[in-house]
Amino acid sequence: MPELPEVETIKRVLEPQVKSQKISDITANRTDIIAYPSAEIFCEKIKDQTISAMDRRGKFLIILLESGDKIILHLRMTGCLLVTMHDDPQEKHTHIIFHLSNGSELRFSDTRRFGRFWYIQSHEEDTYSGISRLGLEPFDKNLSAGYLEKKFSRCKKTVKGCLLDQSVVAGIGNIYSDEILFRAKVCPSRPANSLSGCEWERLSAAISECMAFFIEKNAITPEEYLETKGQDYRNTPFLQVYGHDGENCPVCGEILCRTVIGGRSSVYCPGCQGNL
DNA sequence: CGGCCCCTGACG
DNA sequence: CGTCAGGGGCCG
Repeated sequence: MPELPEVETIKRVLEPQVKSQKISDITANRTDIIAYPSAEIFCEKIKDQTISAMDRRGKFLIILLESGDKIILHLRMTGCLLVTMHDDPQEKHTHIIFHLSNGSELRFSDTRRFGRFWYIQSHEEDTYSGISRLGLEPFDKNLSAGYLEKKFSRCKKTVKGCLLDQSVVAGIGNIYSDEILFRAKVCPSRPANSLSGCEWERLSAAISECMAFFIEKNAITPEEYLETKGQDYRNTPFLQVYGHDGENCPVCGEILCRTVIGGRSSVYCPGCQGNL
């Protein structure tokens, strides 16, 4: 379920816990989670490597190794990463365990098993994970109304569909696309080619403002993160529209509507966001 | 674009 | 039982 703000939280919490740790061994309970290369090579190559840093790109997490090699993962809907002590009880659906040199464990659990791992060597080009096809980060200074307009102004798909296109802006998912559209006062079902320059301007601003706001609201201590198994999304109470269909709009008081766009549940305010 | 696929679990 | 879930890829 995580989108960019949640993945950023995970990166911030876990990086200090794994940095400088050596991966002394790996347990792969399910090998289908490892997308590239084979599970055998994945385990063999990573064993005895030391973690130098953790990074995020869009909704991907990247574990950087001192050799320059990288472990890349995507949590998809239900993936969860925790650093635990060796004898802490294991989460159900724990698929991969990285045993670290200080006795702790970096554990990946994933109920629905949509999450994936990739291992890319320092000299190797990553054509596997999809990171190379990602667009701008929401905080990239090149993300502007002009950039969005150039990408989408002749595009017939819905503006919500545009925000979910990872190859243009990386990291926006179903919930924050609704929040961004609400903040920008644009109806999610509008065809992209019908938006005015002013509306692209509002969207461009809303993308970085929303992401910054929800990253901040999602902050959690490492202790609380572990206690709540990474499942406590603290920014949920700050959502303005998603999950609030049938309630009054916090700005104009009209009843928020739910609809389905591109197969995804979408909530918007017919008052603030028009109904075109 | 819509539809279907990958999976499990929660909820009505 | 059916529907839905904050992921993405593929296919027509």
